[in-house]
Amino acid sequence: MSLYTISQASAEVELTPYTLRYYEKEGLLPGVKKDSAGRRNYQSDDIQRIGFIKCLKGTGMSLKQIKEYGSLYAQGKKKFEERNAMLESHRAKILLEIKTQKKYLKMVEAKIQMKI
Amino acid sequence: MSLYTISQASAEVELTPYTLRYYEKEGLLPGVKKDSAGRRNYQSDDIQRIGFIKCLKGTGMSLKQIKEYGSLYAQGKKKFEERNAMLESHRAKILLEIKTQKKYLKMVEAKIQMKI
DNA sequence: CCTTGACTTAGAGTTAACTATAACTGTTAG
DNA sequence: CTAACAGTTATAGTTAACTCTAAGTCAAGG
Repeated sequence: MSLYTISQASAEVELTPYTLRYYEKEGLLPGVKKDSAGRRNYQSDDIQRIGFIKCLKGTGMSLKQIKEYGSLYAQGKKKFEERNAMLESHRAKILLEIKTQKKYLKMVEAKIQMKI
Repeated sequence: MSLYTISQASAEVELTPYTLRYYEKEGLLPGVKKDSAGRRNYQSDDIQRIGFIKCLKGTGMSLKQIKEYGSLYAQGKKKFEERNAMLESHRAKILLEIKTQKKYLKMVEAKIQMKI
């Protein structure tokens, strides 16, 4: 399918319609097409974008920063450096986060082993 | 050192004094001793507890659940099973989260490699 | 003695990210 | 033709987790 109503898109990306509209209002998802009656028609491209938004958000990037990234992206290769720098630094953050999670995992496991 | 003022404890655990008082008010950190003037005196035991709170919180447990865990802990071996079940299920959640983070890491790296 | 500074409490304010409501509109099935 | 339905907007409300303010207390140094 290449066109999705808001409820279909919602099911596809596992975000509520409220959240999808909210993201759009906040400028995270510009350029979503609408039909003659003003209803959103998400295209597979939009679904991809939402997928990446979920990835960034799921790794702790704020909506504000995601919006910033999207705006750099929209400005094409002119902003390529800046945009990639953002991703690189986010990559480092994720690596650190995984490390921290592993440390915390060990702490929890130690507590489990402790017994009483 | 075995006794800490709130500002020393704050420095030690990297949480603001506001947050430390807030955690206590919310029941996450019961039994913090006070001196004759009513000022908190954190003991190394308290510092340990805060460390574990940070671990649970850092792995996505809500303060409400952390409080629940603490209350089970306070009830001793009577609640050992329940408490350990909680940690076990949290452990599973952390493992899943690490997996997700790794997936997202790959997505970000792919985007970086993409160039333009 | 008095000022300074670190603490106390109760309660108000903030922020991010939703989540819901109300009033309305266009589409579709009977 | 009309009722139900799925969408729309603008705006209000919610929640978690802080974060700050105001008013006050206590102890220690000059």
